[in-house]
Amino acid sequence: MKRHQVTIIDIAKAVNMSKSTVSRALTNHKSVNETTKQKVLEIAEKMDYQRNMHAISLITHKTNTIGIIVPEFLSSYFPQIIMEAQEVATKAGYNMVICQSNETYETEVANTKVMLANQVDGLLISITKETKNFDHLKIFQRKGIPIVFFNRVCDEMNVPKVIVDDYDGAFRAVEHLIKKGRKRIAHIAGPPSLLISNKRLNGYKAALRKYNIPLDEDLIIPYDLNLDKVKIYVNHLLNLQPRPDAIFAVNDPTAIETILAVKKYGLKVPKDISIVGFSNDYISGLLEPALTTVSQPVKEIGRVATQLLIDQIKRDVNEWKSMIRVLKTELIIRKSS
Amino acid sequence: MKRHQVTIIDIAKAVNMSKSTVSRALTNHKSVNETTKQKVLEIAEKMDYQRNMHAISLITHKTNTIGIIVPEFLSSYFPQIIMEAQEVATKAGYNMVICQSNETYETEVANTKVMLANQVDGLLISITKETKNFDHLKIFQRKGIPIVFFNRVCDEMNVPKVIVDDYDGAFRAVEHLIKKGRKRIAHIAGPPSLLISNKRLNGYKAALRKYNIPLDEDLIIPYDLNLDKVKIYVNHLLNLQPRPDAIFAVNDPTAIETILAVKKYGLKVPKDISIVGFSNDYISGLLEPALTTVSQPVKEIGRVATQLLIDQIKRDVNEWKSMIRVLKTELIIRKSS
DNA sequence: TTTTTTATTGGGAACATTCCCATTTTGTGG
DNA sequence: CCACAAAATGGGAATGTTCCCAATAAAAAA
Repeated sequence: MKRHQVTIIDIAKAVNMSKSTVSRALTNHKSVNETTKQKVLEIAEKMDYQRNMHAISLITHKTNTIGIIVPEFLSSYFPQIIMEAQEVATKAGYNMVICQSNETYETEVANTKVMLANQVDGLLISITKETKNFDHLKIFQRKGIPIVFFNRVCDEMNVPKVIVDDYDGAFRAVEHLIKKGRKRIAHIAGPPSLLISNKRLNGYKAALRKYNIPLDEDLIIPYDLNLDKVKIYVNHLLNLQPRPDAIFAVNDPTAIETILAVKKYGLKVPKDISIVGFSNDYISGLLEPALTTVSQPVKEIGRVATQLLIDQIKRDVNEWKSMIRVLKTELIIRKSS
Repeated sequence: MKRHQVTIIDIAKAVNMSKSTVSRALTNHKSVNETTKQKVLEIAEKMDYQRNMHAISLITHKTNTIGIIVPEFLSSYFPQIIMEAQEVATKAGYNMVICQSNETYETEVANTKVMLANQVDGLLISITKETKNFDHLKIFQRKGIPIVFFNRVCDEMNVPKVIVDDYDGAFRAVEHLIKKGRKRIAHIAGPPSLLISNKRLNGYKAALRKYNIPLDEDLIIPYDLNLDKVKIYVNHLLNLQPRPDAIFAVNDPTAIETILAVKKYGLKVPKDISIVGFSNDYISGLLEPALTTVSQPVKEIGRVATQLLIDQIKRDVNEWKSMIRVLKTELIIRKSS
């Protein structure tokens, strides 16, 4: 079976011109006659011509592709960011390769290999909870491929980062609980390896301090974001004497599991215990009781991160900028508090 | 700035051999000495060598990449399928390019262009609710690039398809409602352009027929899956005399919106009205009341579809098989019915 | 008309790799 | 020790495009 792809040479023959001219017409180069350009375009269309990106990339060293690596797909958080990123990228003429690291370091490393092999022009990444070594990402810098971090960033790399004010968000969430009269507020925290965990934890502590509520380390439970374990921690918290009257969870999936565990334990939300989450996942407003949470501007995160990346791609390596964009969060008060 | 990528020629110089030998070592071709192979591999590693997929693809006409196009990311349905597909693909040595058509025909066409430009070896697709013309997909067949449909399939194309037994699932869902004593069962249906809508509708009708419940066309409302409209339809249904005592929704997001609308209307689920969905989204079990729904084997769909696609890729064009794999659904009975 | 300038077009190298064919090296049996 | 096979290596075309430089055609200036 003949698998000969339609090439610019075929078109050249058809319009009786050189491949150079055809190439120019197709890329609408300035120094090509308008009529010949039209003719070429028309024939190309008719012949069902598809430009071969591999040949182009081989020469230009550009792929017009940007990669994005996220830890997971299940909560609505990353998909929403991806959707927005894709929109911005497409408008700017970039394709997008999406990978999912499954929250494991090894998969993330494998993903970066895929990105390198695909010669992406730039990389958007939110790291896994396990990632402590960043050599696999530093390779990109060495190769002149820009990186932009979002949400879960790497402290030791000097590249653009887009985050939300986790400290402030957590502070206001906890402050809200305090103002509702809660006195013993527990915190189910994220793994210490993630900056967002620490910042949210610090926001929690700061709010307690401001309102002169003594910090009780027993009420802080850091965990590895494995949702199966939430129930155990919640039961543990509920068995404490005196019992906590509120739980601030590091993110919405955790908060949702918390609500379920509290219900199963036989207590009422929010009467016996208030619960607050973080991120405002799609699901959170639909729950019963609807979850009070700190909303992140997901669309803006996706948009800003992608825009920053494209800026970097267009810049020369020695003009790369490093900056941290901190976006505002918003406290969404619902029934659970 | 020097941007010279490390090539096999650089390696060849370093180990004092020809590029042919290096190429063979790198692809572990049989006729290369074991010691030279080790040496080449070692040096390649040391020089931070990355094979240039574009050059390879240019020659081999293979990219080891498969594309997947889905209508949306927001419900957990497609992400879960993608996760599984990615796992199978990765194990078989394929990368994956993910695109999202946003439920619009135009975006879907644009997506297929991206896939063609990227020269994917094969395509997995679930079409949008708008797609009625399939020329953009037939191009793939003409070019010898295999396609596999899943979930939302195209009737007029003769390629492998992976679906669930929508008819049977709907039948059993409605049968369940009838056995619970419901007599006036409404159906919020999907757009007639989608086969799944029709099959679920037919399952609904068949169940009514079997139990001698007269079909009332007023109780069937097809809609375009735009969730914002659900509330209007639900209110309309609830105002009917006599009021329906159950609603079977075409999918889970619709069912969830339905529950919210019913609550807002002031009725109790399931006391006043039972509600059943379709697909068993991640969120559905967490709702209050938890949603009764028809569970789809999402992992199996992803796995089977990807496997079928890889089989096709490995086959010669004239040996392409066309088949329909129909997977079983499972009725998950929860509180909402 | 001739020269100069400008607008178009053509030719061929370059990109990084594979793959076929040719050549060299090594091994084996007579 | 030679002939021959087998194993290992090298050389160069081919892949589909861009881009530089040269060549041609057309237009403007002399």
